[in-house]
Amino acid sequence: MKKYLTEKFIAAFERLNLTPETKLTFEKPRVEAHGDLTTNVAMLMAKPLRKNPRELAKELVNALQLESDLVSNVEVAGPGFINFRFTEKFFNRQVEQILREGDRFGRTNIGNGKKTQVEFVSANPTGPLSVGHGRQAAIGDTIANLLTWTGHDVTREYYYNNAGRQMRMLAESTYARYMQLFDPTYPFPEDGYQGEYIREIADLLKRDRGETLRNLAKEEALAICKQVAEKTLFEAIKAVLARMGVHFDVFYNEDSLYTTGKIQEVVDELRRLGLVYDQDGAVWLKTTALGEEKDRVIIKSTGEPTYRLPDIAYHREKFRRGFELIVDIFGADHIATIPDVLAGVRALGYDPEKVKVVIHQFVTLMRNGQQVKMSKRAANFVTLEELIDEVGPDAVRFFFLMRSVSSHLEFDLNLAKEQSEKNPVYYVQYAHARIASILRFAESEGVFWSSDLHRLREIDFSLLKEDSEIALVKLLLEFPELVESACCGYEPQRLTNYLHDVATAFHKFYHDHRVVIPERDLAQARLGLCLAAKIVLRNGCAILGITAPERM
RNA sequence: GACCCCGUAGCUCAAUUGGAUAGAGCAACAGCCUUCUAAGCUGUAGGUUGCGCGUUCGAUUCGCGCCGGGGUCACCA
Repeated sequence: MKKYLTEKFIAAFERLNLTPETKLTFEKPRVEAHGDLTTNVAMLMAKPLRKNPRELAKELVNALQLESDLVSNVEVAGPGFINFRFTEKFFNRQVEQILREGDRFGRTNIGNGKKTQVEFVSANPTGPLSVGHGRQAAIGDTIANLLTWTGHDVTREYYYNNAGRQMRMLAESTYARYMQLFDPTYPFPEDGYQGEYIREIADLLKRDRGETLRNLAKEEALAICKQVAEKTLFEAIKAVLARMGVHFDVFYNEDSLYTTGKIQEVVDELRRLGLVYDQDGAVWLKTTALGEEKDRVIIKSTGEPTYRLPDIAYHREKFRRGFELIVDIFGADHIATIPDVLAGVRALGYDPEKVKVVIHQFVTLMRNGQQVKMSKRAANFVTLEELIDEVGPDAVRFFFLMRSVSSHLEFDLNLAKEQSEKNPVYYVQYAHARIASILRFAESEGVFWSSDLHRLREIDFSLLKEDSEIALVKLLLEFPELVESACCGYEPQRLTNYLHDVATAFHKFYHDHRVVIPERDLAQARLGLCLAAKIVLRNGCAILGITAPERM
């Protein structure tokens, strides 16, 4: 549609001897009465040419030479918009294209095979995933899907740290709980992990190893505690993610950056660049020389690095591994760490523009209109697993994706569980199931063939003329472009909104017109439209990572 | 104090990335099932887009300044 008009405009510019420096864009007007597509190019060109925008628009329209069987109306409107309305034929002949492309409809190749990494979740194995991690998992996985659909070569990566203070505390906590099984007065570390899951791991240790840990030296026992706790927690994390349909290609261990000398390399190189100095027993990065407010410590006086150093080394490895686009999904609490890492990357000679950081805001759970209070310290927070148990994986993913990532998300547990049209997940899925039901019925009546693409050309889609038919067709045709823009802006909520619109358009069509009717030709055209809608809903759900049920 | 996100219908949020008359869903009210799934559809009502300047043909969108909510500013991650 846009391509067609673009070609016509370029020809028109030549005829008028114009060489426009402004961009030629078309968009769908908000108001239906303004046509199917509109362009503001006359308004943009008018100023440098010192012409009246409406006059210029009229000249352009006269030079366009459009086919009248494809474009039914062209008009100059408002301050100089040029509005186009296409014929039913123009739209209808593209329905067949949707059916032919099927599972591939909506895929584009703007990514051109670009090697892309999406890093998300990246929680250390010190406890169960929270609902916040769940939002991140849904966002990251869906962005990865969107990138795949737009032709990027995507790697999903989970970065974790199984060394350091947090893991030491995990081991201490587990050890203490284990010892308490034999001696209830055994002291628990002051800022240990309070959660019930630590006791469960301790129980596991006792079951598998009996009292053997008590007889070991503490350091030795701690090593076992750490190993068992880490393994148990990681398995739990992966299992929960799997329930959400999230699978990673790479689990990248921070510790490997030390063992392979990558950390030392970064320090040496930054030092050679004169960006590192020693003070108060610590090693500092001269972030002020890189445009930051203050210098930052990268190695503490204890000899332990701060998170910045491995993060910089890790991002350097991302570049070295050949990624041309690096997408980091972080929670809002990590926002302050980003400038340091990007500054480090730039100092090491890599282009920080290739790193796209998606920051998402927090989640609050609402139950019966009340906020569910959560405290990680008291360990009375709702875990992601509990949330999935309560509302199901589809609702979890859809709800996490409904809002723009930069907005706080209010998760209404009552609504998510409700099996009615109020619940947007069911609303969208129901449209899909309803279509499936119609197709089954049609097949049982012998009206349709569900899997014979060769017979497509027998369908006369020009029979689709009713308002709600055409409205649905137009909306379906927007799908590929919508996938692109949702991808480019890293805005999954555009897709959930769009699918809701598609469902609405379908339900309205269903309500207005019966599909399986005696007029065989029209019945087949409508069934073709149903199938096209089903394809868009199914493909959209696939990107969102939710199921598209055949019956409900 | 500095920086980041948010502020849109009573509530939760959209808004084609600067477009024409700001839209959905809840909640409220009034209707629609001998029919392919009523988990659906239709209608009514609801607004000075937090406030004020500015940029321009045009601002919910961009810039500046206020006000309000959340977050971050470690030799924690």
